[in-house]
Amino acid sequence: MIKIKNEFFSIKDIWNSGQCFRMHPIGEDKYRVVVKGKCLEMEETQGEVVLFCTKEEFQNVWEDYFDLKEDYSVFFRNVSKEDRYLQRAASFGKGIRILKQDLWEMIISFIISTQNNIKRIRKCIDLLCKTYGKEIQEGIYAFPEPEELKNVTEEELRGLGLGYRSKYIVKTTQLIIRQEVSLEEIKRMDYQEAKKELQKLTGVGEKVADCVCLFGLHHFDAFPVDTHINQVLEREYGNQFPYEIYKGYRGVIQQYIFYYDFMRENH
DNA sequence: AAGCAGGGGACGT
DNA sequence: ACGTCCCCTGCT
Repeated sequence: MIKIKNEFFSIKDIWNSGQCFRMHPIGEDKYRVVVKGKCLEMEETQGEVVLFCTKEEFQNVWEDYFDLKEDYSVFFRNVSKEDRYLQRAASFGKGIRILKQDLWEMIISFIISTQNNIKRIRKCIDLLCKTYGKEIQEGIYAFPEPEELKNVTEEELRGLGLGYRSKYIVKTTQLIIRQEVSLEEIKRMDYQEAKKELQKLTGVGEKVADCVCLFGLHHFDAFPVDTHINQVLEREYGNQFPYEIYKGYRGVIQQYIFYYDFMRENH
């Protein structure tokens, strides 16, 4: 059991920040996340996070996953004092961190996210895991590997409710299985190269590529612009957002804005 | 009650 | 540049 008290680390903030679709509440202040065949239960009360795992597992897996070696107070403090909106957004989502998630899982997850809402995205991904992923504990399934989706047809995926995204997933899986696009090479590329390469995949446009870069490759300058973010940039900044100020951690700023706007819309 | 709009976009023309 | 794509939810 690991206890962490850090005002810049909150599961409550992270689970609804839209970067992770496999984190679920499992009770009062309790959450569970499934990552690469491992499952972690967490509890957060009074600003303290408890991770139910051994010290060894924490050091090998979760410390890196939650990016806990990075000091997010720096990004928070660097928010422009004159930018009242961003000040509010950052304070609201102070506990957000950019998770280091699996590249393949991010690609498929954000293909599913297009023209879709978070609730249904979660449902689709859960169903995908239950149908094709390995059962790692009773009732808990890992995200299926590319090999496990190799022979899946468009019709099968449509049966899961993935709609027109089904053919994108079939095609993208084929491109990766055939190594026409190499995940390992993408991991070695810088942000701009990786973003361009990802867009060779079917169903991956600029926005999805940016999400994958930020959440699956930890490229901190990726700044995904969706309809919500776009509205904020227009409304609050007249489409003149000062990107240059935040070089090196624009993705963190994007998350503050997205989460703040998302929670205001939905509550 | 059923009908309709819209949701973290991308693709093909 | 613009219509279309699939399913679900919430509104009317």
